[in-house]
Amino acid sequence: MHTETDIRRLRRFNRSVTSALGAMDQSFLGRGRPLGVARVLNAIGQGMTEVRELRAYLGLDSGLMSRNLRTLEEEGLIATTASEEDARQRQVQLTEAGRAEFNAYERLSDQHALEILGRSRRREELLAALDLVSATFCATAPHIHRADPRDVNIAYAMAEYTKELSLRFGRSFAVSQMSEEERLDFLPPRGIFLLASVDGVAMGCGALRPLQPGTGEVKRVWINPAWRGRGVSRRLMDALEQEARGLGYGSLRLDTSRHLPEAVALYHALGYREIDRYNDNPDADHFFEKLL
Amino acid sequence: MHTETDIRRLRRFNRSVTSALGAMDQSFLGRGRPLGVARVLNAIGQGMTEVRELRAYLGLDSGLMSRNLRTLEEEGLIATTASEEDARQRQVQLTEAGRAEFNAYERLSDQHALEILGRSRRREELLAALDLVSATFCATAPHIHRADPRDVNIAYAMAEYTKELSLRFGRSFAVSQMSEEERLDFLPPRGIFLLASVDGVAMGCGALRPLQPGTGEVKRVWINPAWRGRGVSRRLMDALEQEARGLGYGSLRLDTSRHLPEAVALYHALGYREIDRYNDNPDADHFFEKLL
DNA sequence: CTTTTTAACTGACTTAGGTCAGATAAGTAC
DNA sequence: GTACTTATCTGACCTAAGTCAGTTAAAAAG
Repeated sequence: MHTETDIRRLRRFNRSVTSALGAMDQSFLGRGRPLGVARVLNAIGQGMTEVRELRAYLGLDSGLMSRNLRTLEEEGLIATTASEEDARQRQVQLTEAGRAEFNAYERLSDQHALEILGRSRRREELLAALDLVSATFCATAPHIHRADPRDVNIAYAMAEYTKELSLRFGRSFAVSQMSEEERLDFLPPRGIFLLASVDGVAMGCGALRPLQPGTGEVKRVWINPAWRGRGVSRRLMDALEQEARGLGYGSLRLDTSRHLPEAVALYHALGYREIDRYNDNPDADHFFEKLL
Repeated sequence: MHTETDIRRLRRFNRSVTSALGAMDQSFLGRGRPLGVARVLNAIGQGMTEVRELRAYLGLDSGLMSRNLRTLEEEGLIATTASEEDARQRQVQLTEAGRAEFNAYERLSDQHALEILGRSRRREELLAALDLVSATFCATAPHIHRADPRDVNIAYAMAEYTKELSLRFGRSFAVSQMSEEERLDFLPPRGIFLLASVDGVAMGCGALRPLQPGTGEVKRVWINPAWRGRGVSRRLMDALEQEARGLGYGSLRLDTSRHLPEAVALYHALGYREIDRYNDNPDADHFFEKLL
C-alpha cells in the first residue's frame, strides 16, 4: 500500500479546500457582520427556532449565544418570544428584515458556489466527487420523506437515475416527462413517491404505484453512487413497504435487470422471491414479488 | 440542467468538509499553542526561510508576523539571523527543538488524516475524489523535477499507472520491481525519470531510457486522472525532450496502444510521427518517433 | 556624505470570540 | 408554600488576532 502517499493526498486536499472555502467564509464578511453573528442568523434562517437547539447546533456558550441574539434583535432582524409550554425557553423567528438579510447571505453563498462550479471543465465528475467526499464525512443518516412526483428534487433524482441506466445498459435512456395520470399513480391513495435526502439534496428515491387490485409495484429505486453501501436502499425499501401497507396493498411486485446486479441482490436479501415475467418491459429480465 | 441542485450539492460539501476539517485544525490546538503561531511554525518547517516569504504566504501584517516570530524564538523553537546579501532582511531556521515540535504537529495531522481514511470503506474511490477536488481548487501548476527511479513517489505513480493499464486493457498488469540495471537506464547519463508533483504528491511522471545510439525511448508517461486536461502531459513531454537533448539524444521513440487513445492523440499533437513497429511489445500497436 | 527608501520591529489600540460566576424567572418535587 | 432545578441573561474578564503609527537600522539614490 501507499499509505504515506494517501495521507499526503488527503492533507493536500485539506490545504486546497481550506483556502478555497476560506474565501467562501470571507464572503460572509461582505455584509459587515461578524462571522459568529452571521452564523446564528443563518441557523435561524434554516428553520431552527429554539435557543437551546441553536446552541447545540452552533456549539456556543449560553452567554455568547445570548449576546449574539441581542445583537440581531437590536438590528431588528429577529424577534424572540417565550415558549408556550415552558416560559423559560425562548423561541426565535426572523422578522421580515431578517428574512431579507438571510436571503442576501444565501445569494452570496450561491454565487460563490456557482463560481466554483464554473471553474471546472468536468462538472459532472466534480459533483460526483463532492458527493462522495460529503458522504464520507457526513455522520447523519439521510432523511426519508414523501414528495410530490413533480418536485424539482425528484426531477434531479430521475435525471441521475436515467443517466445511470444509460451507462449500465450501454444505450441511451430518455428522461420521460411525467403525465398527470402517471403523477396521480404516484400519489396517495394510489401510490407514493419517497425521497431520501441529506441537507436538502436528494440522494435516493423510490416509488410505489398500483399494479393490480391489492398489489403495488415498486418503481424508480435509485441511490446516489456516493451513498451506496450504507444501508440506505434497505431503509428506503422498508419505508416503501410500510407505505404500501398503509395504502392497503397485500403484496408488492417489481422488475429489474441483470445489468443492475446490486438491485437483484438487494431484492433477494430483502425477502423478495423471483417470479415469472408479469409485464412486457423489454429491459427487464428479473421479476420479484413479496407478500406484506 | 439542475444548477440549483448542483449548488446545493457543493454547499453541502462545504458544510460537511468544514466541520470535518475544522476538527483537523482543532488538533493544532492540542499542543497548547495558538493557531496563528502554529501556522508560522508549520510554514517554517515546510522550508520557508525568509520573513517576507512567510508573510506573503500566510498573509500576515508585518507587526503580527514579528510578534509570532518573537514568541517562537522565546520558546527556543526558531533562530533568526540577518540575511547575508541584505542585512535588513531576516532568515529564519528551526532549532533542534523546533524541528521536534514541527514533527509533532506533522504526526498529529497524519494521525488525523489516517483516521479519516480509515473511516471510508471505499478508499481508492475516495482518494480519487479528493484528488479531483484538489485539482479543481488548486491554482498552482504542478512542479516538474527529476527523481530517482526508486523514490517512493515513483513507486506510487507506477502503482497507479499499472492500475490504470489493467483497467484500460481489461487484464491485470503487475507492478514490476525495478532491477538495478533498469534503474541505471533511467538515470543520467543514460536516461532520466521525471515527476510532476503538487504539494509533494506525485500526480504525473514520465521517463527516458536509451534505445539505440543517439535515440532515446520515452517510457512510463502517466498523469493522475484528476489532473488531465490541464496541459500537464504536454509540459511533461516538453521537459522530457529538453532532458533528452541534454543527454545528447537526436531522436526519441515510443510505443503505445489503441487502448490509450488520449496518448495516441497527444503524441500526434506534439509532432511525433507514426513509424513501423520497432520492438516486440505485444501490448503496443502504435509506434512513434520525433527528431529533436 | 546626505536623503530617501525599505524590512523588520515595537507599542498602543481594537475587535471577535469565548469563559465564568452569579442573577433572574419559570418550572418541578416535596 | 418551600426548596431545588433549569433556561436564559448580564457583567466582568480574558485571549487571539489584527491594525496602525511610529522607530530602527540597513540599503539605495542623489
